[in-house]
Amino acid sequence: MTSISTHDLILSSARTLIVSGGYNGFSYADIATVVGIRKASIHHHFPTKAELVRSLVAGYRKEAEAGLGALEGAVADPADRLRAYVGYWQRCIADASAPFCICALLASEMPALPEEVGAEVRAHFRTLAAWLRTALEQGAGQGRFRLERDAASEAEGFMATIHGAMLSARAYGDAACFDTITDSLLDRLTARP
Amino acid sequence: MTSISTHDLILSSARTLIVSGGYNGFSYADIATVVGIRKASIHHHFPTKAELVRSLVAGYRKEAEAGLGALEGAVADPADRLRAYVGYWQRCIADASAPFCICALLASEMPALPEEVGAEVRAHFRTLAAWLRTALEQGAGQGRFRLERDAASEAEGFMATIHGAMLSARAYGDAACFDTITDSLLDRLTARP
DNA sequence: CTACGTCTACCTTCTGGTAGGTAGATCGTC
DNA sequence: GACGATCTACCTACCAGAAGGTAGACGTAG
Repeated sequence: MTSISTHDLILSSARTLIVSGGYNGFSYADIATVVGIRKASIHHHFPTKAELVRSLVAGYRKEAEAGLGALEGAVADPADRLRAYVGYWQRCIADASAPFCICALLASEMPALPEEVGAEVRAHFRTLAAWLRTALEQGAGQGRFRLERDAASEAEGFMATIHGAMLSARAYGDAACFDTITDSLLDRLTARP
Repeated sequence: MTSISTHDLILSSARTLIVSGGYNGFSYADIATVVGIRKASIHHHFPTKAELVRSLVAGYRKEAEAGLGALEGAVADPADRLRAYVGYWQRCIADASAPFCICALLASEMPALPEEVGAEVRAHFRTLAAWLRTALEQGAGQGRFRLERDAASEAEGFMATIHGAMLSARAYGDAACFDTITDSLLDRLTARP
């Protein structure tokens, strides 16, 4: 049994911490406590906080791209694909394992973020929007969706609603709120014209 | 000419600061610099940071309720009313005067917020959702809107999309992104069945 | 005289970050 | 196989500055 490297333990605990309070909501001391090493040892793995978070978001993006890519390969029907994507977040929020997209969270703090981190966040938004656009285009081509605008705009609207639903679930402290909003988002798309 | 009270100067500078970086993104020192007084003097007006922010959000809520109420009285057509609401934010974002709803921003940091502040944020979400619901119900009653779900769910979806659009505009650094998303949100509602 | 608003001066704790050192694994070289 | 040299991952100890907050003095307006 191979134990997880300290490097990865730092990243994963930072991820958990950042999900709950954003960039300025956690410190090296917090991570040190969780991982069980000293503050200074974190600097051995990540020289600065900005670099730690940049690296964390880069890893998150890679995971997301892999996940979205896998979904594209595994689920042929665009409607089911979008349902699978939304379902993923419904589960994350319901079991509170990771109840917020770190990029959505960091986006709200954009003006206060180190530039390197901001760039990663921006890139994630572009990736996700492009993936959604592809699904919408395919669905429209198959006569499966009725789009009222170009696919790119619809994709931005879809993404915004998902992120806003995360915000509402958090504000109300009610996971079901996310489901209500996203279910009707999906229904609207797949309803016959 | 009556000069603005220090009390209000503190609140308004705190509002500007919080819009850009959230609860942990500003300090008493930051406010002191902007207002031109010493840190300690702020404590004379607001004993703790939590109380300052709670009071700030409470004031924001009051303003919002007044503004929404006035809109309800002044604009009879529910579609125009929603358009006016969205237009307000389009202008705020375009001129960068206050490019984010502080309650939406604080909602993302909910788990890290003092309880008193969290309660105010939650209350704002409820107020706004209720106002939107009324507009949607009126529009549906007049046959002006086609709703695919109950008005309450549609209102939550509407609010989520607005908040998500703010997030996207920030992530991309592109105010026009907010307009694209919200315009199609309004169009969809008012389009004939 | 009093109440208020502001000040200086200070406190404690936390912040991200640095300096320098140590135990153990891995290395090339004889 | 034995040798030192280097590398890795961690440590203790420290730093300067910022955080939120307190105590008490001072001046001014009513």
